[in-house]
Amino acid sequence: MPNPGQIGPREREILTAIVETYISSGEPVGSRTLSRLNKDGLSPATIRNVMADLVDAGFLEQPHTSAGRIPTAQAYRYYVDQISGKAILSASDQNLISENLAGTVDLQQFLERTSHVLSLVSSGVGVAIARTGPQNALEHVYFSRQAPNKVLAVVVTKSGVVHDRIMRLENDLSQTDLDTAANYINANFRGWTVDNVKSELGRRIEHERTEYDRLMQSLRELYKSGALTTNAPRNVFVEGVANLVAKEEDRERLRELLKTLEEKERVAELLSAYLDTRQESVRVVIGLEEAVPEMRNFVLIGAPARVGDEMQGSLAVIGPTRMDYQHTITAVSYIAQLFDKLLNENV
Amino acid sequence: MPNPGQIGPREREILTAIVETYISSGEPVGSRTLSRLNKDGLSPATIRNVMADLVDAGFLEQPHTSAGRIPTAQAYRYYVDQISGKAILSASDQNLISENLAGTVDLQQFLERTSHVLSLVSSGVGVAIARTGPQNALEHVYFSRQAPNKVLAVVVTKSGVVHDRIMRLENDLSQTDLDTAANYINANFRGWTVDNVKSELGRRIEHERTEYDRLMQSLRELYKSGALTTNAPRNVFVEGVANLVAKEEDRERLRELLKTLEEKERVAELLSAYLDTRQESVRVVIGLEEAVPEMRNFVLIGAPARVGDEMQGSLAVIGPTRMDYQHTITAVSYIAQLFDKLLNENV
DNA sequence: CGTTAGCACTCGCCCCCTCCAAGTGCTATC
DNA sequence: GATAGCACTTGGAGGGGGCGAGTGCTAACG
Repeated sequence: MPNPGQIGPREREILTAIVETYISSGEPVGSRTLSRLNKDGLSPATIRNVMADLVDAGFLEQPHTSAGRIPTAQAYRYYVDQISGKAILSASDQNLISENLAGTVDLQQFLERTSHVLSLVSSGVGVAIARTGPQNALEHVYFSRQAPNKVLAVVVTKSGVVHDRIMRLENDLSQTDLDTAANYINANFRGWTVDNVKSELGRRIEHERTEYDRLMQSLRELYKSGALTTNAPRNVFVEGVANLVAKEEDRERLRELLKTLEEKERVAELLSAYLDTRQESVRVVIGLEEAVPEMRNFVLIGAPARVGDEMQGSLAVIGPTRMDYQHTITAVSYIAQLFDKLLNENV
Repeated sequence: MPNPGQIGPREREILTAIVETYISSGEPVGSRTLSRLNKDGLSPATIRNVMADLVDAGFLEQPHTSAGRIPTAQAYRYYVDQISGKAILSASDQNLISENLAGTVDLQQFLERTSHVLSLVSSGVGVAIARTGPQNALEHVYFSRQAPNKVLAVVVTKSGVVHDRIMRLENDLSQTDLDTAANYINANFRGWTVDNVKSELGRRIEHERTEYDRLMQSLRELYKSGALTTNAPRNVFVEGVANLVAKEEDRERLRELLKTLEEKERVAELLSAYLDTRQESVRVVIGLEEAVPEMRNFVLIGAPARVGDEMQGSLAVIGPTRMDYQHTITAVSYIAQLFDKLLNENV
């Protein structure tokens, strides 16, 4: 076994055939099967020799002595690198996608439909995320007095996302006071990131010691109640978990997996751990079990969506290692472009 | 077999014991097991006689001749009617619930956490729904010009729910025009239901033929673009599907079930089909397979939340027939009260 | 007359065994 | 280097046999 990474053209061809056969059949691939399938008419014996080499090189493994071979993570990695960038979107996928995304009116709806479509075109779950944190630029705030001591705060960001929040104040404020405060914030801070607005506002409140200034008092009251604390983003959409039932044999692991996928924050972390803006477009992560043990035998195919240089969203398919990579990669790539476009339109 | 619905106290006791044993063990209950368990010390033979009667009356059935008996839907129905209203919430549940719901700031968050808690206290999935349709009373609208021909509309209803929507106009409007329009709507229609506002606005636009009236023109523009079309409610929360993996043996049916639960509209329909405001509080629906075939062996335990006489929300547990009814019913009932309170506070 | 003990009978399940198909590694041959 | 042949390995399918749990029926008992 010389250089384990280097393999010749014949080895490559056979490896590719093994991976593809295993993906479609799900059963260990034997030399006879492969010989029958391969048009070059190599005999089983020859193939066996090659297979033995590939086992040595770490691309294949045997469940047990007398069974066929199955691809290792390394083989999938190699396979994906081979095929990447080769496919074009099929017409039926194209239709499916445009049908599902037609008439999308807001970001959340886009995310929901996107995750749904992703689960449809792949055999895994679709994930779509938008970052709507306090790094977004402020467009407008608005306060409405609902009842004594109770105020509804609406924060609109440049990207068109709306955060609403009902707050309880320690001291009541009139609607006029609220309007004055909102006007002040809008006039002074439009275009700042929400985070910056918060800290600067905190600083000003601290500095201005004029206790009897009505405006400052209102602002202090609102600040204390967390008027600008944009609420936890509900912008993680996960769809298609039903697909996993057929893909994960082990009952207990299936349960764990579903549980994990229900924890939206964990899913969001997973994506942001593996996707970043420097990558060209779609990234295929094989060996997910390092981050999430119950995701053994699953891969992530994802792409970021950016505004300028910042990642403002991401989408992905989490599916079985045995999946149609070409198909899925192409679809993810295409939808990622749509996502990019949508986000950049809204700025 | 005289009156199949009527059974004596001994039969009742034995039936209850069978149901409870089956719920906890999951295996057909035999006469010997029951005799050992029953403190009254009835012999297996006696119990067998009673069991035979219960089979005739439709409460029990045998998987096969030499197996024990399992309860029918009728038996569960009877059992639930027997125990209803008997339990009080355990301290640990009480803690679990208040911990999870503490610090809830808005309706969506409440729904999300509620569905989560419901899935935790039961062995099924938790569902929480709020109706945020156009029947809600208008509190305030606000329009913000984002770009030429592009306007963000925010509609706040009395119940504290915010609808946001990005619209494209045919003809551009200035922010001043938008403010004037918003002021007009707020001044004239606060407190109306969104539906009524829409139709009345349509009427006024139609009537006022003063083409050169700037305000009317703005309103017409906004109306055409659907400014008051509150977007599809994203207020159906379903959590805890991982619980089902252990409860549904049949692989294919599990897949169907998960798929159904992902279709939020279907879940919403299911709840509204079985829950209505006239019922006292919690309702237990046995025999769900009539509405949803893949829900064979599942029950729904749900309750409506109302504002005045109208149902504005609902919550439920969808779990296996073999569940701790008393426990779950109590929890659902308790959380439903909290939900009711929350909704009525916000009016 | 309701309750109980005894008994023969029925089944599903588990375990074990065998057989078989698929595949392998090795060696000799082309 | 490629191929054919061959002995060997191994998991899985298929086929009883034994076992335990449970039943229905009948006869006896308080």
